[in-house]
Amino acid sequence: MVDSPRTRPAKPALSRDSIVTATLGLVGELGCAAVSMRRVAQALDTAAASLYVHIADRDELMRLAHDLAVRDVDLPTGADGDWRDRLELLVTRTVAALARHGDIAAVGLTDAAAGPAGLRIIDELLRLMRDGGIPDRACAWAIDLLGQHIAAAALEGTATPTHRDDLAPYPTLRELAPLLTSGTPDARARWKLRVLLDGLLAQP
Amino acid sequence: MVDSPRTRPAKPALSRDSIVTATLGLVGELGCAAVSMRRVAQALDTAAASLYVHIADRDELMRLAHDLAVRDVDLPTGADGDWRDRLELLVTRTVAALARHGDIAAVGLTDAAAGPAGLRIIDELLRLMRDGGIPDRACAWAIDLLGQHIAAAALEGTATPTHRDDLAPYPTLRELAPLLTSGTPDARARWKLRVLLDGLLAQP
DNA sequence: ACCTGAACACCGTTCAAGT
DNA sequence: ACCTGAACACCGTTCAAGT
Repeated sequence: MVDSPRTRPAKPALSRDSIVTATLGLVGELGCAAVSMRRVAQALDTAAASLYVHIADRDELMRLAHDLAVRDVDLPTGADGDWRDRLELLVTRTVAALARHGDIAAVGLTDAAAGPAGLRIIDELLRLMRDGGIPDRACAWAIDLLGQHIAAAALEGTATPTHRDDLAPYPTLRELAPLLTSGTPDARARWKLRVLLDGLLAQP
Repeated sequence: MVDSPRTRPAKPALSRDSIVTATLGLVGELGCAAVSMRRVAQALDTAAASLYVHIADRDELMRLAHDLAVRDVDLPTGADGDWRDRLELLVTRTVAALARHGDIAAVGLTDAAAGPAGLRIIDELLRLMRDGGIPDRACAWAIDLLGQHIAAAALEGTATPTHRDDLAPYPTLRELAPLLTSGTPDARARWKLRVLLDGLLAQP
């Protein structure tokens, strides 16, 4: 049955929230590149120009959608283990939250400015590292590494499948090629996070 | 005086190379987002449609430009120290080569597929890690970490300046905020690479 | 205050037509 | 074989006009 004025509920008032929610949904379905202002407007049964009453431009909209994607991540509690268990859990949850919405994590790779939900997670990551006795400057500089790791892990599997080049001129790469994608994406992500944290703990 | 057939030298034949070189130059001047097929064509005094004789689409063109940016990176030699010195030097040189061309490194963040010049560097990074006695699987999985680090380091300073949020709700972040950008970009990049390599060496 | 249609200045890509 | 103009189907954003 097709929507009609009789079967469809009254059009909800346009709001920043409804725009951002619709955007995040479309990113999950179509990917960031395919989400245009016109398509978001269409999904909300309004005109593209109407969106600009509530948001500044497309970049801001994508940043808001990215922040929405991590808004419901629960911070680990004391029951979840020591600082490192909790940090790993928080990273895993954030990656999972982002991965649920297509390639929205790409916004975090390109665009450094985090929203309130992102800042809340960053704050907790910093707090946990400090809890672990990591020096302040190391905590601060390590945030970039954690952020990159989170974004990259969330995008695993989103990338275009690498077309097979001829690897003859690259002997080591050729030999190790099968190992590049060995294991599960999850196991690789956990291993990378362990590398980061072990490396962090090895600094003076 | 306006160019005319008399004053302007013969238009060089359009070629894949000249297209990619012009593209990389424009990325350096204007940034990736502002480089359109039409602008590249204009720089070469031709029509946008003509480019498609030599390249498949804009994505391929950006990938080719990215590869060109790292084509002249010299691989370190025996005189440059042990495997770790050489690896750090190779990473630094690659970052510098990318940073010379605006935000071309963003292509490497989003798009996994490397070209011949990128593969040559990846192959050498793998070889050096193996030289250092790192197990094959760790070398393979670590390449992602190194690649992300290289791209992110090359983009340092390219990002939009973060507008200052009110950090009151984020106590740890507020306290550590001054440290986030302390030191030089170069010192931070070197520190991050040390974290990665120390972490790598800490794996069983 | 909020929404809209129409317009502006662009895009990437294709294709028939030219040389 | 290579190049081109014109066209197609889009973009983000602005703005006068409506309610």
